[in-house]
Amino acid sequence: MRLPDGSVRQYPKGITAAQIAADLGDGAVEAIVARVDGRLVDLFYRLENDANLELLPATSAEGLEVLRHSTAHVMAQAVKRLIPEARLAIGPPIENGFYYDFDLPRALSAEELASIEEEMRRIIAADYPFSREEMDRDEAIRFFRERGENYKVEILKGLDDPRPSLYRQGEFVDLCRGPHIPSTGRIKAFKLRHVAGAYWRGDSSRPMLQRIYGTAFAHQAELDLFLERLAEAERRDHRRLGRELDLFSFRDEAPGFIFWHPKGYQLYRTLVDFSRELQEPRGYQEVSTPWIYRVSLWQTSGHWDHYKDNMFLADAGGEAVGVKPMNCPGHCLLYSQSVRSYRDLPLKFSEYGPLARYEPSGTLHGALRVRGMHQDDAHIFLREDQIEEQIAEVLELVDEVYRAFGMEYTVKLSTRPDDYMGDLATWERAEEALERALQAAGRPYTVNAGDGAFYGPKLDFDVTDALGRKWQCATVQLDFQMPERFGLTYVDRDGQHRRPVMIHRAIMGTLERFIGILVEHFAGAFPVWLAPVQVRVLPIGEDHKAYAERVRWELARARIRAEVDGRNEKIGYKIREAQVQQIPYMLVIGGKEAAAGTVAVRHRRRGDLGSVPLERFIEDIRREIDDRTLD
RNA sequence: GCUGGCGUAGCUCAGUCGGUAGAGCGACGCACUCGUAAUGCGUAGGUCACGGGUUCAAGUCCCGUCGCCAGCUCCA
Repeated sequence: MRLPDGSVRQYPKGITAAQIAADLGDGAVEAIVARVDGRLVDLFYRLENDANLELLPATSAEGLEVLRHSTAHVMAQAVKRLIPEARLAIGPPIENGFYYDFDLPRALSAEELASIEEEMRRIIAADYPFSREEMDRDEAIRFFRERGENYKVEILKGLDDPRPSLYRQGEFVDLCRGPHIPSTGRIKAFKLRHVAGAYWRGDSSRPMLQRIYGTAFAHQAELDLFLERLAEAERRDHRRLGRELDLFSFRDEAPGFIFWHPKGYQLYRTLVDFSRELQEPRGYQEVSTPWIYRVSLWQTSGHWDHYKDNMFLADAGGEAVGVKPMNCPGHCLLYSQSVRSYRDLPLKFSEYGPLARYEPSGTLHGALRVRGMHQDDAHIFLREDQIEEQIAEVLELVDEVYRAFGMEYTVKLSTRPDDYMGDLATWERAEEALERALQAAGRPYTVNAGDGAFYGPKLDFDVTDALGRKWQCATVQLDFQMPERFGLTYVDRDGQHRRPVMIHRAIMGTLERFIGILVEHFAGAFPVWLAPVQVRVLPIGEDHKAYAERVRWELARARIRAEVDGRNEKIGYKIREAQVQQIPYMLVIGGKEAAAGTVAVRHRRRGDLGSVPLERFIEDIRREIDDRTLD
């Protein structure tokens, strides 16, 4: 046997991986699964030939997946004990845990999870070994049909494998490819999380099953850490912080739309200003186009065929109209308003106006999934030979934006799908141009072959927030189709009319969603440049209000967002409120400050920083804002 | 859209077996004039999501609608 450290050991033929693990001792006894020549197998697997052998503990990525898969089986066993009529569907490991789908005679309540967990603990204490057996497919079908497991029968019928495997632990048996842990006692830390509906095979026309989600870890400490992270995510929930920080609200009267309160809208405007500040030097021209069009426009653009179900439609005096879900058709009309020369390209139209998408009711989620939205949207009309340079510029823009928020991101290149439109040579040139731009920018990226839109290849950007969660925000899509549909042309150097290419791009993406992400990313403690209120001036007593008001005036004149808390409250109370609202700077104003023309600075995290002259404070915070310092 | 759960004051939540609504925080008012995370006292605030039904009587039971939540499906 060749081990991962390169050493080679001799063992008799037919020895099991578990026996080798015992022989090796030390860390190897922790192993719960083995990898033989790259294939994962059970520890009781018999080694008949020379092989590369790896013994994997529950802390390894593969081991953890196996542990969770086995925990799913144990959960299914517990459910079968408590509800014998339960029919099993599937139970795979997933990111952060596992689930198992059941067809049950009644709805499961959240409280029942506790009794299922209790039964699981009994199964774990009994330490049943997992065993594997193989059957002919027909025999397996008979076996499961007798048990009334019709979902398993359906799975088997769709299986190519002539001898599928079954795994048993105790009285429980399940169709499964495996591998599994040696015995149920190896499960040290697990938790059932929630019940939800899920369609059999993800098909909304098939029966709805009940899915129980759970998770398992190698050790209790890791499970605790995971649960703590979930609790932290809940504390940061933008719906809760949005209300507590008075940023925005939702009303039943307009599901999927946001009411921006003054502070939330300040944040929104800061983002749009930031976007303009970056885009104007790069030649973007901001425009505003209609938000309602006759359906004929949507027929021209192709949205009618592909997107009608997601549009807000209305009858306007007997004529069908639709609210725009995207800006591209409007920008195409705008483009076609004039004769364009090759010298005009690239032509960049940006727009921050309203968009409406009729998202299904069940998919709405706070600010993260809305029906009424705004994007930092732009369309670049360009010649094919400009693709590389323009993509490079957009990549730079994306980088500058996300750096400002301290967010890491990864890039995915999605290439030509099977149902592509247009000619192959153009696609290939465009994909190469995208790759060259990515390589020139030194951006690592992954390729999602065949995942592009039917009208062109695209780049998707996944940003990672402070909790390690990934969000897709920016998107850059090349489009050969829309210019075609709108008959767009430019007059080339030789006087010929040629077809421009179009780039759809958004950097922050949907601003509503992006603000939701930012709220959670910063846990409401926005960096100074973003904070809706950057400074709160806190006069200690009635006598200091006049000076406090003057301080606010000087701050406002320096374009610093400040407010005075002139309420008749103790200073400790005012500080507490400002802290809770995550206001970056508090200026405590008393007799000393008023007399000396200074301010006593308190930072929300660094605490009391002592007194400085007002001009000095303004200078310092101004620099912090202009540099977009992250604290 | 589908399955399940939920909907009581601005927020968090009590409300028993069906007998006509409660707390804390917040808000507001008054007093206190205060130096770095909660001063005291008082007051107001509810069509119990909406519509219908059962009942002598409905926040409570039943049906429908809307919205929210967790998933699923969808996501140009």
